[in-house]
Amino acid sequence: MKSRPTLKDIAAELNVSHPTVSRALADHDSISDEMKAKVREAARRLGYVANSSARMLRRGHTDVIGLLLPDLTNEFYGAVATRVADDCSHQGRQMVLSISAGDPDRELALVRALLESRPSGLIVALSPQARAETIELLRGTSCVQFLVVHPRLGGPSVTVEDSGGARQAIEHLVKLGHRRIGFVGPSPTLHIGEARLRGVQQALKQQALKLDDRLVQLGPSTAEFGHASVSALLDLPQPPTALYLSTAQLSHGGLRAIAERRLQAPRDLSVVVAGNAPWYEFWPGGGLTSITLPMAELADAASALVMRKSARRGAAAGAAVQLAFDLFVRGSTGPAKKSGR
Amino acid sequence: MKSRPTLKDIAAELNVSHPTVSRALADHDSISDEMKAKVREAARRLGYVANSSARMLRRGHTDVIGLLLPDLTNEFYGAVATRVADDCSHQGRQMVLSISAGDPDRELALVRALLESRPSGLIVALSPQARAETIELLRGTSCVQFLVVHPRLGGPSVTVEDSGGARQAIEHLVKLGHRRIGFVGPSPTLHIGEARLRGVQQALKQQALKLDDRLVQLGPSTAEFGHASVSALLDLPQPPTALYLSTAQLSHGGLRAIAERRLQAPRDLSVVVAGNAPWYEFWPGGGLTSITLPMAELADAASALVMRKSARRGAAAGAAVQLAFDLFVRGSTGPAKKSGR
DNA sequence: ATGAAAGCGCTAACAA
DNA sequence: TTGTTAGCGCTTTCAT
Repeated sequence: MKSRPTLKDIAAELNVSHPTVSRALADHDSISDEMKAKVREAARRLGYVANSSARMLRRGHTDVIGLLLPDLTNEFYGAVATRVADDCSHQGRQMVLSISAGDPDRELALVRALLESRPSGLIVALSPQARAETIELLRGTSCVQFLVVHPRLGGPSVTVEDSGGARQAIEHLVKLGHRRIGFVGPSPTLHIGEARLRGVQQALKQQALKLDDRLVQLGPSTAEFGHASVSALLDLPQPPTALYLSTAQLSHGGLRAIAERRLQAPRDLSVVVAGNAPWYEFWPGGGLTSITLPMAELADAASALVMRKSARRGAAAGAAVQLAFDLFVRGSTGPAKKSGR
Repeated sequence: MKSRPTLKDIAAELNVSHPTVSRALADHDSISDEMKAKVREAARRLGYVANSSARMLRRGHTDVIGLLLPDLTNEFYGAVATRVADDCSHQGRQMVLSISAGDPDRELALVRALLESRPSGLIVALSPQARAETIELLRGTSCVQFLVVHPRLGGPSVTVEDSGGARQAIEHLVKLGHRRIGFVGPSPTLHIGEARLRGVQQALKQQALKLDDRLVQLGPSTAEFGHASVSALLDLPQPPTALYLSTAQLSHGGLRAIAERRLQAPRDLSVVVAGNAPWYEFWPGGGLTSITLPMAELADAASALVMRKSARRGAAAGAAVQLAFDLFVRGSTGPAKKSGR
């Protein structure tokens, strides 16, 4: 099995020099139409495909966009990757995707590997515990930080206003008359957890309510913890009349706990979940009310920044795009019953 | 902003030749430990990152695995991409991911772009209407066909036994006593549609039942068509007592139609859906019974083939792995009521 | 144990 | 309009 033909092979075939072939394929003005036609025909006939490594080496830069995400099974990151892939495709660029699985060491290895391909731009959703060396490597590259911003790494970023989602959820529930509202969120040692807890507190304070510690469950953002904490809340002597589950994983676990008890929203309790999968819309009972990241907008913002950044160096170097959460009111939230449940 | 240092920069720093630096970093036997230590220190200090293009050009091959999928928002492909990314990560390889969105022209452009990076292996889920030129380009590469096999392209493949899933679904429902079973599937002009319809027919024949044309809806595999066709089936004078929705998209649309009518499975009708998202497990009523692709196994099989193939050329060139669908029995299917519904 | 030199495939500057 | 030459950064002989 012989490897792909090179420019020289085409050149030999046509008895011309290889730079002529290169220019013909690049559609240079200085090449006659007749020659261009001959070259293109020969290229197709021989199955010529350019070698991007050689091109990169000569040009000094690539058309590669690197994307580093913690996960892909999650509908949010899937949508982001799809969107970035679309944008790359339209711009004729390549997307190199790496999945860190939230492991800082793997993340470091992947960043290193990504940089070996000398990408023209990078979109990275770093883990909160990113290694110092990772940050060091990223410094001086065209890198857009996505969702989480590392304090020691500058440059453009695309984030969400973290406390805003929680505020919207609580305000929605209070407006429906709920007073005993359960909150399940990620550990407040994480930035995201701290912000969401703060959002809940702010919203309650504004409504002249105070946070009941017994209705708050904080822990790892896993389906298991969501299941355990919602179970605990529902088994209280005075269970909450409404729940806000503040991450997608926690929401999934929580929904399972609710289903196990054969409870139905909003008949038995109101539920606000996080995320926005297609099935949220047709969950029995009129869909799930949800607080969600504006996925498409976030992905487009990151794409736009990385492509602009990689085009004109230094332009908009400090751009920090911050978007707000969306609240989709659906069937799983309803007016509070007078007597609790 | 200056670009990354090269081997020569490190060499100059240490007053040695650049091949010495190259060998030191590659941990060659012929380099003294003392020199290796000095080189590694300087490399870290200067922030050296190898240039994979230059390496590729010299070596003649890369460690890139190309992956071409139609979609990522779908939980199935998300899981596949995650799995392949894991495998690449473990083998120290790079994954280049392209999303064709089912568009044959975009697919052709993406395959060409992928080949420009001279991947050591390719995993491609081609669209059924793949362009002849796409196939031509792929010929002679280390390419594993995934899920759909193009007749004019040889080489290894990983597929599922398409009619088997339908057969399992129908057998399960018949065993529960159902006789009027609705079937919603992709158009039989597609291979996948033809196979599933055939699976349904075989299973019914085996049970000495025959297919009632009025209970069959065939069309595009979209949520919209799923919604429309399940609506039509439920509005029949004699609606089916059970449904088999044979793709994930059709399932989602169908579930919406069921929810709109405030029907509940399995009380009002039994439902077998396709796919296997996490939420299938805690869908109210005990989860959704589903027919699903063995995602992890499929992805691992493809990874294994592509890595083996790209390691030893020609080995297992014709390997054709075929796996079976899984049936997960959950709460959405139950015994048929005597009088229909 | 290290250095010198060549060359992978391509493009851009300069010649003709 | 086309050909000649050089060099991107790296690895791999071959020489020392």
